[in-house]
Amino acid sequence: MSTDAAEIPAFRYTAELANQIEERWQRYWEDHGTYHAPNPVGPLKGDVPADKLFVQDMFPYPSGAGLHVGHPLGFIGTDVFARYHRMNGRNVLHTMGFDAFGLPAEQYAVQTGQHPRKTTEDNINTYLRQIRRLGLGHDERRRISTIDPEYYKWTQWIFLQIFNSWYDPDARKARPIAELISQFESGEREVEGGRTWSELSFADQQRILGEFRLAYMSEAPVNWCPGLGTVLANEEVTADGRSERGNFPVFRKSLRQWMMRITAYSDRLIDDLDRLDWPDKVKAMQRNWIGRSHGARVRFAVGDENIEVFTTRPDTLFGATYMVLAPEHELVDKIAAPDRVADVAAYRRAASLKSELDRQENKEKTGVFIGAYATNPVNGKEIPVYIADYVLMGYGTGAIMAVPGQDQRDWDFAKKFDLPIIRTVQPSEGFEGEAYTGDGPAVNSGFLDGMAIDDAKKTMIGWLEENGHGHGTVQFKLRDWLFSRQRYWGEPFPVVYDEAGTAIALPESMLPIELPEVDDYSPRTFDPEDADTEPSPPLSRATEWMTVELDLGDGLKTYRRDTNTMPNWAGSCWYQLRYVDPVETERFVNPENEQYWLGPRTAEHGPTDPGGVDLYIGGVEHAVLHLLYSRFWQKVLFDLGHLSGDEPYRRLFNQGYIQAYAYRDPRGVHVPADEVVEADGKYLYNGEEVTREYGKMGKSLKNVVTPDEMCERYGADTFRFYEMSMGPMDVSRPWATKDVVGAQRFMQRLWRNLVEETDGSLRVTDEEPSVEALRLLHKTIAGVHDDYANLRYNTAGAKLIELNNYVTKHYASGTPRALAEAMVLMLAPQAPHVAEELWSKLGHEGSLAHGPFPKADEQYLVEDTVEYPIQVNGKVRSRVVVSASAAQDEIKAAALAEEKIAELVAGGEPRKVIVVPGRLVNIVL
RNA sequence: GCCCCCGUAGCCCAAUCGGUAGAGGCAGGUCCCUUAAAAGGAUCACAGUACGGGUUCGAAUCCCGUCGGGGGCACCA
Repeated sequence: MSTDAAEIPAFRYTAELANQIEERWQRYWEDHGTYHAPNPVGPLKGDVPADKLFVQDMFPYPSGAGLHVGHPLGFIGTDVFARYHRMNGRNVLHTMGFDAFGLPAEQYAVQTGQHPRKTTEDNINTYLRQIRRLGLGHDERRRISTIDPEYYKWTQWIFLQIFNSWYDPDARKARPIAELISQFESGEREVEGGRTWSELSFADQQRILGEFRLAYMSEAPVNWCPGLGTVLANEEVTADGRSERGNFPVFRKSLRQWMMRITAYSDRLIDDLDRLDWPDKVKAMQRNWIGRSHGARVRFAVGDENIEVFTTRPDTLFGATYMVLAPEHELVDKIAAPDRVADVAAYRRAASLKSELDRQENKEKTGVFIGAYATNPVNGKEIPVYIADYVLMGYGTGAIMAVPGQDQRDWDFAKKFDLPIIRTVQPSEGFEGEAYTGDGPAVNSGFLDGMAIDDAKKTMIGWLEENGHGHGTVQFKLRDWLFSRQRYWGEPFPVVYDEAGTAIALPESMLPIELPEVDDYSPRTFDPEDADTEPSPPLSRATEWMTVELDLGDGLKTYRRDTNTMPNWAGSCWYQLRYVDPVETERFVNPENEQYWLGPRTAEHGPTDPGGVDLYIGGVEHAVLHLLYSRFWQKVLFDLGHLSGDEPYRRLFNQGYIQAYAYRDPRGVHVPADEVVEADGKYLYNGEEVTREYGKMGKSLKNVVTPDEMCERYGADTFRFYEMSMGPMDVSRPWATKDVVGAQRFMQRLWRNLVEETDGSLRVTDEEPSVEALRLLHKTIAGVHDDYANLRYNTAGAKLIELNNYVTKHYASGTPRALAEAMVLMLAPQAPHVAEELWSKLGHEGSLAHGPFPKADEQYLVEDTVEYPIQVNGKVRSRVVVSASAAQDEIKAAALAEEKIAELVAGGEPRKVIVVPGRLVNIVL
């Protein structure tokens, strides 16, 4: 094989040349602030067009492994979109920051003793180097990092806003806590126990306010994960009761922790989904997670006590033949019969030892009768009361009325314990199942008999309310958000505790509360299976930091700091707001800038537009974590008057994943994927057959391909073009390095059509393109416009290849300037460096980043003649060319007159002739 | 178990309203260029849309069923 470099023309678009061009233009963009987007006011003030666009990526966590080719898919996708709109004259905000608090840096710190800040900042620098090489058009002035004290100062500030507010259910919004205090002071709102507000001790006042605050401390059963040494939010625990991170067992443990009252927003979080341009899938997941059900609360008397239940089927009340309480239900001790106490205690103990996993896996019904009877309010019947672990304390009231006739779980339990079953809905004809959950007329139900379920529900709720046995209500699955973590690498809470243990918010002037230096970053972790352990956060060992003398208005006193930190969702809850005003020091965001970039625009988006980022791209894995928390914070800040819109993300788009093949040898060990060869449908590594599997890219799978490798071998533009050409943005697809050459060939052909490879001179002529060429050009422009605007980059790329192939074929001696310039401009969003280079070679000063993007000329989009396929009974039999302006009758006549068709029709009269203008003619015989 | 999405050439993917199944790329065949190879150019072939029914003048597209793949939820009353 010859390696004689002289054989490669000096100006061929090789990876080497591409890299030179890319390096040069990246420097040019930086030097010229090409992607700086001006703000209306403040430090980044500039001339702002009214037409703006805010495009955002889900910002990355800078892991030590760096990027693989899968990561930039979304980053390039947003960049193409941003570039397309920037070239069309819009003021485009596109940047990228880092979600940099989190577990891996802390774990790495524990292993190596290196400060997590150092690890994280090193990783950020690696990421920055990698994304710079991709030529992403970011406004680098707007980069933020959640670990920067100037950033988390405002995270803490927002925490204080939430802490200092309460939810007014009448106004359906958050209000400052001061307004609640004045209600208590004035007597407008009654203080518990009938006392006056001023009589109460400070601690009592705070305890009462804590029941209203949107951020509050609570002693409650939380998800304790000994293996991680921290507690977790419900959203971070998998369905089988394990930690999403690390896959350790999670136990319920009662601890005093910070909570966020996200449940106050349940209705709005569901209802406002209707106003968002989001994938239905994500909306469905959020609805499901919030879990709103309509039903009734019903009280059943047990002696002097009442058991209150929640049911979605009040219509089945006549069929309630027993009741079940959750084992932990507080009424159990009060109403259990003395001779049942021992059995009850034994069952409760057994239930508490069951892990979540046991409960999931073993759905065999268990329970124990507690020796009490309740009165069914609708018919006065005495029904037995059980405890059973299929009833959960955490949902509804922790108690149910059991209706075995219409609920399979109750049916199973009733069969096992030999309890009566009464059907109250007539099953449909031929029904052979057990519990019947379908619709049908009510039976055995007194005044409800004959009614359909919906009517029966309404009637029963009316009856309950009239007779004081209950009321209609709405129930949610969503729980309040557990907001404390026993970790070092997170935002400290901006509060201190006095001697009585009352939490006191620190004044804004003391922010940020910075993380102290500690010797040991690790939380104490435990045997993952040991539920009887207590969290011990790293900050509790920073004894000097923990105790602090402050004057908070009533003299110098000693306070204790909070040794927990915020979960790493905190920083990502509001970063879109900081992108808008990254260096503003007086406020977290200037309202004028917020209004401009994120405010509702009803003229453009319709009367219910909530505002928010114009396009937010990221993976679907954050559907109920980040995206729910972020919406919640936005709504609180909106209610408090800090923001103009009540949703953070107007449009959401989930990109697919780039996946990869991995190979294992017969021992099951992964072998390097790039050294595996395919032969006769088998996969061989060093001559040995290996098995192929499809999935993620990862170091341990030995199948990682990095963007750096691709930039070196092909250049960033080729890599970008290839990634965008692999398929639609939202589809997952396998990575195939061997296919990248296709993108490279296209780039080389386009380059060669414009540049003489031997001497670098321009191969562009002033020749006027043919009408045929102009038709194709303008068709391409129109199509590419449409494709870019709708994130169909793969088809945009295909259209450019098609146009370039046409040029190659018809203008071998030189490309007409009109074609060359349009091609370069249309290529620019996907391959910006080479487009800039060609644009300047074509004699243009400066950058094409701000346009012009070509416009399609209507006159070339209309054809003079149309070729109609002629179908006979739905099968194409012939074609005919007709003037584009021909009327339907003329088209029909032309079709029937066509030789082959006339033969087929053979003088007979067709039953029907369908003419679809511009499409085809179908003749039905 | 329940809900949602997806099945188009060997592979990745196109196909506005139901209207000629093919835009583009990879891999493959033939030819040109070349001492040869690479690169390049020209050109060709390949599926009838997972399967079975239905609606329609006409179905990849709409409806029903089956199979296969992916995802979400899961004792939530």
